[in-house]
Order: sequence, then C-alpha cells, then structure tokens
Amino acid sequence: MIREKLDNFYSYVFEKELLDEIEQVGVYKKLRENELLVDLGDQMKGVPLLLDGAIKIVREDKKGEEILLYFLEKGDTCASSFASAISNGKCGIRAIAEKESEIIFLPKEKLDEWLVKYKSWRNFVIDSYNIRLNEMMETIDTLAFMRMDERLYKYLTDKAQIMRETSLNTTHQDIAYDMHTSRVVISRLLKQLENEGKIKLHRNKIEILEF
Amino acid sequence: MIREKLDNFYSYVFEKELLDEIEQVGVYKKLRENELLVDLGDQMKGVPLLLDGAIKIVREDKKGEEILLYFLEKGDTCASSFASAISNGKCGIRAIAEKESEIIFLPKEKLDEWLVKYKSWRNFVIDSYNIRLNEMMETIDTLAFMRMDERLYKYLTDKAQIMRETSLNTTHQDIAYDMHTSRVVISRLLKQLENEGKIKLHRNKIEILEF
DNA sequence: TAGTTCCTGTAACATTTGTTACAGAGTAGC
DNA sequence: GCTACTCTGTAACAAATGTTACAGGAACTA
Repeated sequence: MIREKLDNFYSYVFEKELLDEIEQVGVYKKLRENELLVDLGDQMKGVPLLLDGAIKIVREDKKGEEILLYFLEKGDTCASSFASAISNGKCGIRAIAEKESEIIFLPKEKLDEWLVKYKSWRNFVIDSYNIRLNEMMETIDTLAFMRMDERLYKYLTDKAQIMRETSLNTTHQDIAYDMHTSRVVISRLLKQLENEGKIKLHRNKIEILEF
Repeated sequence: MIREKLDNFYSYVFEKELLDEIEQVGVYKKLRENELLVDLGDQMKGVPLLLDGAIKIVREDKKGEEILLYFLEKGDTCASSFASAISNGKCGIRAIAEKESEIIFLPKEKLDEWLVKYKSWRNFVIDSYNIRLNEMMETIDTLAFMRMDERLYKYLTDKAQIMRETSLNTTHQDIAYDMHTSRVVISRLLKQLENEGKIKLHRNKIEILEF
C-alpha cells in the first residue's frame, strides 16, 4: 500500500532501486489535521516525504510571534528538516498538518549515502532546496512589496488551491495569526474584499468567488 | 597566487584533490566596486566562490521595485546561482559587488560530478543552501516582525560588519532603495538614531557609534 | 565667482496599519 | 428555553509609514 502511494508521485522522480530502498527503510505515518510534525528547535532524525495532504510551515521569533512561510504539498519535502538532519543542527521552523496528511519518514543515515548512489536523489535534493528558496523569495516579495489587502487575497487563494477547496473553514483570528496582524484588521479587509465581490463571508467559513 | 587565496579560506573546507581540481578548472575574476555579477533572469554557466570582498544580493519584482536580501562574504557561494546552473533555470536575483571583490568561477559541468566524488563538496553545497535558507528566514523575520527604525539600525550595523568599517559611505537614497522605502523616511529615522546617540551623520557618510 | 547639481532636513499632509472597546449574531451545552 | 462562549462587525482613535513640496548647504564646473 505504501509502495502504491510512493509510486504514485515518485516513480517518475526516483530510480527503481531507490524506491526499493525507500520502501525498506522509510517509515509511513499518517498525520491528523492540526498535528504537529516539527517544532521549533527540534533536532530532526530524518526527513519527511509528503505523500498526500498539506503541511503549513511557520516561522516564530523569540517573542513567540508567528508568520506563515509557505505550504508543502504532495511530492514536497521539507528542506529545513533536511538541513537539520544532515548537519545535526536545529530546525528553525514549525510544521503543522493543515489537513489529514500522509508522509514517509526517511532516516538521516541514508541521506548522504543516497547522494552518492543515486543521481535522481541528488536532483531531488537540489530541486527541493531550489523550490524552497524560491518559495522564500516569494514570501519576501509578498512582505516587502504588497499591502495587507493584497496579501490577504493572495493568502486566501493560495490556501484554497493547496486545500483544493473553494471555501475555507477558518476564522478571522486564525488568518490574523498566519499573517502576523490583528483580527480587527483582517475583519476589515475581508469585508472590503466581500464588497468588491471577490469573496463571501460566513461564520467560520470564507467562500472564494473569484480566483 | 590563486592557489594561495584558495587555500586561505577553503583548505579546511575541501579535500586536497578537490582544491587541485578547482585550481585547474576555476576561473579567477576580480570585481570592481558596484560591478554587476549576476542579473535578474541570467542563466548561470557556473557558480562563484567568493575569495574576498562583499557582494550584495538583491531581489526585484516585476515593477522594478527592489529589496536587499543579504550579503555574501568570503567563503560564501551563491546558492541561487547553484540552483540556476545545475537546473539550467533562471536566476531570480541580482548580485552586485559592494566593494572590490575576488571570485573563482566554477563551471557547471563539474558541480554534479563533484557531488559524487567529494564528501567535502557535498557538505559545502548542503551547508551553503542551509546558510542561505537561514539568511532568508532572517530577512523574513526582519520584514515581518521589526519596525522600520529597528530595520534601519540593523541594516547599518550589519553592513558595517560586512564592510569591516565603522563608517559607511552611502547616501540616504541608497539606503532607501535597499530597504524599499522612501528617502524622506530614511532621513527622518536616521536623524532619530542620531538623537539617540547611536550614529553620527555626515554628508555621504554615516558613522556608527554604538553596535 | 556664479551657476548647477546633489544631498540633507523638515513641515504638512495622506494613507495604511494597529489598538481598544463594545454590541450583536450564531452555536453549543444544559 | 436559558446561559456561556465564540465569532464577526464597526466605530473611534493612535501610531507608523509614505508623499509632496521646498529650502539651504556642500561640492563640482566653468
């Protein structure tokens, strides 16, 4: 069953021999919605490959203030974990399942070994880092160049896409946490977006009318 | 002469055999102050190893608005170039020599080959990515959690450290470009920092009194 | 020396974002 | 039903940041 899911997304990415090895040493895990996968300061013992679901990656500073960095989807891995695992360093982020998700955990002992053995693994690791770097740059663009109303609309449409829904079950307060602002600001801007006809507001739910 | 500079910073990082190879295939280049090393959209033919100097990495969006991402110092390499070189993709940043700098350019053909051959190269590449990811996170922290006056003070002290000077030769307008704000805002906040006794303002020069 | 350009300081004002306070609607438990 | 709690909407105000306009000093050129 694991092999089936693995093949589903990774058969075009990895060589058969590598898939065999992953099947042998990888540990399958199912995550409940809102389950914590990685916490700030964790020392990773391996890296997760995401088979299905969506995982939210959040940054937190010393004062406990949070901001959403990006989401992981199936086929992604967490570059930050990779970093932490291979260098025995600490992880600077928090990862939370945004909905029920499935992962395979790869033990860190194999990570370097596979870099030598499999070209597809090297490509995957380098690609993952690149995707993450680009994702971070997009986050920086958003923070540096966009106003709060634009950021909010982007947040809503991005998240809808990741969740594969046109409605989001969330509260204004939750959004405020992700965007590191206050609930009142979010309520104000959501109402504005509703007046522009882009969304429709309900209790605990936001319907997106325009993408 | 190149070998000497290479050994200077990289003899503890790379195996002797790798240093030999780098010496053979690497192309030494000297950069003048303000020389453009990488431009937005460039397709990199290799990666630069920084031997000496300081390089500013800047992000630019479609509308031509800029923001400083971070600085590279000796011993660093540009992860974004690595990404671009190995995957034949485009580079999302601009790199400018902040002062006279020296680099060695490594041709992209070797990058993957060395990953297989040298453990020290694998470590270096992974470390570089990690450093860059962390640098990006720090930039995000700065943008998301700090007010403009704090960001400005951090900018000044960070830059002084990179340049190994206690005074910066720069104008308010240049700072405004790096921080993606307006000259008037910077002048206002600089004056405030001067009143707090942290800096002293001159024409084209800012003296930092307190680190 | 006069003319010109660049850099800095500052005022006045506009806009955006953050804060506090409170009212009312919806929901869950009893 | 009643009660307690959560979520949303909104007003009024405060603070931070951005914009426009202009004046004067410094530096360079002729």
